[in-house]
Amino acid sequence: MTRPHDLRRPLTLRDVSEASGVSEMTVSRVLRNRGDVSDATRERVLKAAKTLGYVPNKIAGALASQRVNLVAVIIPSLSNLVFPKVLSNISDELEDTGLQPVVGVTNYSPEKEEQVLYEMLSWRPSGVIIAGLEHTDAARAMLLNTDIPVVEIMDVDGEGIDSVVGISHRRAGLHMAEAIIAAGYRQIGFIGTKMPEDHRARKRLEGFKEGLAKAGIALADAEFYSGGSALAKGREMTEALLKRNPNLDFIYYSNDMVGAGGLLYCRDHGLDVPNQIGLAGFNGLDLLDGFSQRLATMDACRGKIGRKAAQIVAERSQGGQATGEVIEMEPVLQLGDTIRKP
Amino acid sequence: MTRPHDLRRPLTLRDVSEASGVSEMTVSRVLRNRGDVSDATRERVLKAAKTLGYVPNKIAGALASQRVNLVAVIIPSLSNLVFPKVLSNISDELEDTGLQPVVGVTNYSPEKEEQVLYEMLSWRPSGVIIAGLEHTDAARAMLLNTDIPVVEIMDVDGEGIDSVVGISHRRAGLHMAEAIIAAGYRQIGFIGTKMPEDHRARKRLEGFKEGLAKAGIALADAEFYSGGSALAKGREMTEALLKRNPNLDFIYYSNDMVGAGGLLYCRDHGLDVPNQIGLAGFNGLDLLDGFSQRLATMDACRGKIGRKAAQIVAERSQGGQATGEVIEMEPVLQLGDTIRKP
DNA sequence: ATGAAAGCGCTAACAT
DNA sequence: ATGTTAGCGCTTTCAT
Repeated sequence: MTRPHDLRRPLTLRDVSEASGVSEMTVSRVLRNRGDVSDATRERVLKAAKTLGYVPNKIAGALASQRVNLVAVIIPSLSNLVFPKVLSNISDELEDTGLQPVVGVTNYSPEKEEQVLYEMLSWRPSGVIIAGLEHTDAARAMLLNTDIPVVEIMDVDGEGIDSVVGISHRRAGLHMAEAIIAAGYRQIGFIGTKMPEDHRARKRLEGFKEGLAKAGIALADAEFYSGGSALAKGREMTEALLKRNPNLDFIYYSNDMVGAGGLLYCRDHGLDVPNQIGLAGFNGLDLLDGFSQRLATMDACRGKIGRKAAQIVAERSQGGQATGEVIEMEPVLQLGDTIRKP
Repeated sequence: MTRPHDLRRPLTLRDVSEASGVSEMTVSRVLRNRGDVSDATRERVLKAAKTLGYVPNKIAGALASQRVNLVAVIIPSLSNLVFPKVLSNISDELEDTGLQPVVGVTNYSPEKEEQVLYEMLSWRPSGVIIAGLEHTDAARAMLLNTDIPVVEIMDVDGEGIDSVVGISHRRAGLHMAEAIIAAGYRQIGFIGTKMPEDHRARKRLEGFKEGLAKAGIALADAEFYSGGSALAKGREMTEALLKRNPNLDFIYYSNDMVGAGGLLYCRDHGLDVPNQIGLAGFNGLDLLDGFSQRLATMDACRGKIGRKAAQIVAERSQGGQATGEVIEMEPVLQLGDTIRKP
């Protein structure tokens, strides 16, 4: 079979139009299921398009219609396990709306975020879902200047640009502190990442300290790591912390992965968790379900946040005019097996 | 300050042109660093663009120039940990080429893959990087019909469409079998996912069986799981397998995560790994570095594969005409602590 | 160094 | 139910 387009010129509507003997406009209507087209015509057009192997040019379509079915999703990282989860929920929620997520990764760099945002906005997407409330001035300006829905996700502790869906990390930290104190622990240490740009982790720690302070307690010690496998770092840092400060009876970790590393260390060294020492992380990673003891944690509502954010964008791109909603989810404390029962 | 575009009409080149008193064409040149423009003019244009908050419309630009700086990356999943790694390497490699990856996720469904591919091709990207060699007929046809570089990644066991970068999963399985036999294990079980569409896992198992067969051994038993946390499943399935078949002296897992679950089970039940029972997984996940014993595994070369695929696309989009390369990487066996030394 | 004109491949709006 | 026309906002090409 000789394909007339072996010239390697991408096919256009015109090619389909000629092959089917119908006007370009009608072909366009068929391909988009728009307007009235007779069944006979529809058949012929579809057959021609399929035979030729026509793939519509969305660039031209978007320019003509001023409509782009893309939603920009801007997140700090994909290796964090938190964000793939958010993403897949966004993706699921968008499934039947005709909208498609497009992902941009910033590596926790504000400058990279600005750049990725600029790049994505230049494709005129139908909405932006972006992690966090902290952006460069230029990024804020871009978001304020656009007329598409903007949803900032994960965090509600701060001022949003348009809509906001997330949890209060400050209160999450605070509640964890309260639970730990209620369980009777007093010598409390912290292990977290050395990431100045991870504002949510920072806010959790601030809230945590605040919770301790309410009970008249100060953080006994802290370690910050960067890079490497979180699990391995959790193990190392826990050892370091406990060697330096053998009196500790609790360690709060900035995420479940480091916490799990700590748990492994404690088990390997015969420490009685949760009686001798208690542990807690953050996120509610089901990844860790298989551990011998379930780490105390707090569900970050990642799935729900993704779904809700996608819903907001979808509704507004369908004409909904609501704007500036702030939706706060309530993270649930899971005591697991690493905090002793009061 | 009143912004004239508070009408919420997206700004165009024309607006910048008027604001700076220079023709649209010159503005365009400045914004793309193309052609000769006097420093004075450049300054004025840039200032005007910045003041207005102009964001170029890539849709129009792409239509006019027939050039799109996007690379479609189509992968089965983001929660697998394997793919985020590949992705971030692609992203890094593309960093300075002006190309941008755009991700599509198929959930291991061939139909979804076809649909995602169609969607992405309709944006006329500069290249396609797609996981695996197995596609629907329609998807194959689309890929064959396009004139942009196509790189199929992860797997080399089969026929490629254009370029292929990956490892032989069949040989990976085979080599693992050889190593296990060399270490003296004889009663060998397998635990893996029940995913008919995960062709790479299937090929590994086939190669593994082949390796056993060469030594006159058959798989003693096998379990297949689906859904849920891989770590928890590894624990459960290991228990099931060992209860049913206490004679087993080795379990081969289809990935490191289930393998780690199995390792946790064995340690919790006082089984001596690797003497009483040996374990091995697949992937070389550094995620697991913090475990007390390092699981035997085989590096899947995910990072290198991503980089090379991105290189191929980048080179060809710059005019390189090479085509149809098949690049096979060599996965390295890491004995870790869960295979006894021969 | 700068500008003018044409057109990329579609779709909105208006015929018929 | 189908066709015609006029752009969408840029870049290419050719002038100057």
